[in-house]
Amino acid sequence: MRSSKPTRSQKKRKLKSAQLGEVYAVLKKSFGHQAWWPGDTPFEVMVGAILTQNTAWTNVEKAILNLKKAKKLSFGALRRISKKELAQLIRPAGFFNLKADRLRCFLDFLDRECRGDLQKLRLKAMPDLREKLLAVKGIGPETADSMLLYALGKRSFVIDAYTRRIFSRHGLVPVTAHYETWREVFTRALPGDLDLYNDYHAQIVRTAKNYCRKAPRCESCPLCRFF
DNA sequence: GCCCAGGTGGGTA
DNA sequence: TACCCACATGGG
Repeated sequence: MRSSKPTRSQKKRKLKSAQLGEVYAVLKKSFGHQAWWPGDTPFEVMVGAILTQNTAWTNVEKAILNLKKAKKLSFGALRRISKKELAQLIRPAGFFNLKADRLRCFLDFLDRECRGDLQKLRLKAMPDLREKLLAVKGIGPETADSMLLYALGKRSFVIDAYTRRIFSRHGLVPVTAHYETWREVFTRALPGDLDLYNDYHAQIVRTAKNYCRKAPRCESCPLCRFF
């Protein structure tokens, strides 16, 4: 059967925030524990978080590979190259001029906060650290939360386009609601630990890529039971 | 050729 | 505050 939008009857039931734990259990059972963000080091994760803004991950991989081949995927190396050279290396990730500027603002931030030592950055307390990241030009809430969760080990739930798509279709929160509204819904409902936040977002990505696509495949989706 | 992809900041009403 | 738009490449 061709992929289709949720049917009228499927739209009837609205997911409640109290069910978010149950949703996670279903996804984990379907996909297994993901424990995830593609990246070998915290620095690579943070760079990837900027490069993936509104961009397919496959394109980000090409940019990361370019940086690795050129031996520029470190704080010190990136500090030393020009904006032009950086932009060319990350070209496959799209918006390369914009992202080169954003990466350089991020490097300035690292220099100011911890001299590029992510172990030191990790020691800084929340929510102060989140506020500092959000003050960096080019780092919005999703990028900040991805960095906090996947690179710095902070319990900060990530809301992305996938999260909004899946859970707005299930009637949890309107898709147009503000980022912080979405984040509060998940944070209040999930008093879980770091690993839960990490894996939950990974499960969301898996679900959206496989089932809750632009044209949804509800028939085979593990979450169809919640409609 | 067209659509889409793990956002963000600046401009305008 | 709430939209609208620019920013760009690569895969399906």
